[in-house]
Amino acid sequence: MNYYPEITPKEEVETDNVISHFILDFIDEDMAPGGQFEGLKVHTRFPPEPNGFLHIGHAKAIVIDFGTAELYDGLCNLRMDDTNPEKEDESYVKAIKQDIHWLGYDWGDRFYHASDYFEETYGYAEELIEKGLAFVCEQTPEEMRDARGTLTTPGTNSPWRDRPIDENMDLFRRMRAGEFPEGRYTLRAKIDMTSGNLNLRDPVIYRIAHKEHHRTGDTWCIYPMYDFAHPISDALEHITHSLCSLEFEDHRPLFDWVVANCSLPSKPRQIEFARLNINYTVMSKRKLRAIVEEGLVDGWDDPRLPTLSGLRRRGYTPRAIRDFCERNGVSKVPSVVDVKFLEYCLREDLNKRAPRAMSVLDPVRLTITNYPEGQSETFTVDNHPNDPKAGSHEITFSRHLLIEREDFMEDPPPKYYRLYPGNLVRLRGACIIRCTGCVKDDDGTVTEVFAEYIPGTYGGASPPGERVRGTIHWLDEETAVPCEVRLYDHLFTVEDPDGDTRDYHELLNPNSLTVLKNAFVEPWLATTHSKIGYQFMRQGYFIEDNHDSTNEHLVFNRSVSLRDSYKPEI
RNA sequence: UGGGAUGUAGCCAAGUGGUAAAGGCACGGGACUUUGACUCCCGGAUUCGCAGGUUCAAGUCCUGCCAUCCCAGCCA
Repeated sequence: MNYYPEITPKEEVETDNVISHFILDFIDEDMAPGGQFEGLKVHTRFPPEPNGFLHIGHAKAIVIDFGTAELYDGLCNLRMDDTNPEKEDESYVKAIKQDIHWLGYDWGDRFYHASDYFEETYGYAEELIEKGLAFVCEQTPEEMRDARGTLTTPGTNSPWRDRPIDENMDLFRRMRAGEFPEGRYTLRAKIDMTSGNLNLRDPVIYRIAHKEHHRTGDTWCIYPMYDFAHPISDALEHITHSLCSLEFEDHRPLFDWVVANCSLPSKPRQIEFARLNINYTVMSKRKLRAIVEEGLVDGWDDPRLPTLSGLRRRGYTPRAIRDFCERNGVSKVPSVVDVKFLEYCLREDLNKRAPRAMSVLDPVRLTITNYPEGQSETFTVDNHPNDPKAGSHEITFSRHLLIEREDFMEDPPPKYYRLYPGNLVRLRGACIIRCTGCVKDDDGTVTEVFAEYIPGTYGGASPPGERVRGTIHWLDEETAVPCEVRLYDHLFTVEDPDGDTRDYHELLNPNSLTVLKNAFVEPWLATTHSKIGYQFMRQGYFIEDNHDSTNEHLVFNRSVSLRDSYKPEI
């Protein structure tokens, strides 16, 4: 399989759950007559750092950044925030672009890099020096830390703070020229060492790094810090609204300081929102990378991971993910969304669109004793119960069938509607049968179940007088296609792995993956390869694994189970 | 002991001083059903972190307190 994710057509992911929230209110103000952006087009940007794979937390940011632009008929740029050559790599860029396209968003020809602006950014640094607003500092990292003060005590000025402008300029140019080793000098903004906001205590805006950059190569040996490069990049792209997560709230005064003191072509407004968290998983790139690199999962796209590539492999649809993000709303409350809500959004989408099929995950033989050996017939079943347009396909029936082991009990609890001796059950799409018994091996394991079909009930004809409450799925032993099925559960056993003091290795769910090697599906699936997968009736939604499934060896991942209100009465 | 934010049902989340505190998820009950699915009904906050105050009227305004989150990278 391994299909390459294409741009999802927009109408494929159209959702209409937009509700008003504070960001929209701010934008409305700004665009209204008298507002600071009156007459302009709303212009946002999504600025990932290419140092890891995108996860569903990013999806929220993407939906907000691209979605807001769409809402106002504006534009959203894609920009790689690549100001730290030490951590970033081109290989992530491709994956990031793929994931955004998959979600159904497009940046047109506006794909940029912070590194595109290194020359301009450098120029703004010289401007600050010229204005006496930046200085070259010689403090070591340790000295700088000591002089920064603490959360409750003010910092003290660097001894180099009042270096003459000419000297600053000379040193800064020589930093660029590569005359100094890493760490020897930094360029710092001259703001306020006594500020309660640590970000304003003369922050470093340029550091020396003799590192090859993935795009600019060895052109530069000094690199701007995020706080300096970001507002400049935004302004150069004429971004109106720079939407970011809450932890940058403290940085807004610095963002505004840069915008106010550099001769930039526009003045973007930064607005912060709470990032998305989901229980039973982790969302930090650092932790995800550790899990991947330690081989605890099968790569960045392991279906148990909250990465977009993992969710895609798991069978999540772009629509479900966008819907999830939109329905969660936008606020400033740090929140943890129940993973059940994510699952609900997937079922909501797949229920409408996924073709239905039958699969037996844990088979046991069912023999219809009054059906002749060697005989066989074909039934036509609808691909979707509520959507005739979805078409139909054929299944075969014969004396020996396969059913789910849990659909037979010799001695069932009350209100068990499935097979047990004497009980009537409907075989989905075929006929009604009466269970007549079973045989077991020496361990007491059921090895074969027996039943008789009730003549005249083929094709779903009305039951004969008795109420048939149970319907089970089944396969024809003759035509069933063997396959592998992978079932997934939470990656972690605790709701909040980040908040747990134990090492995360202890919190990993040992049963997060269950591989079923003895499962079967209808022959129809061997040729259909539905891109959004299938509903295996009474079980859940499954999709072919985009790494491992082949025509010779089908592999299905369970995207999400069906809701199940069956509660055994003990 | 600093600065910045946030507190409305188990989880998200509307609410921008005016009769009865949206909606969704989860959960429970019921109807329907050739998926114990879907769909459809019904159910929950005398109360909005707490305490005072202003007002004819406060979740919405004021004061104080409490709790939680973020910030001391030459990361983003």
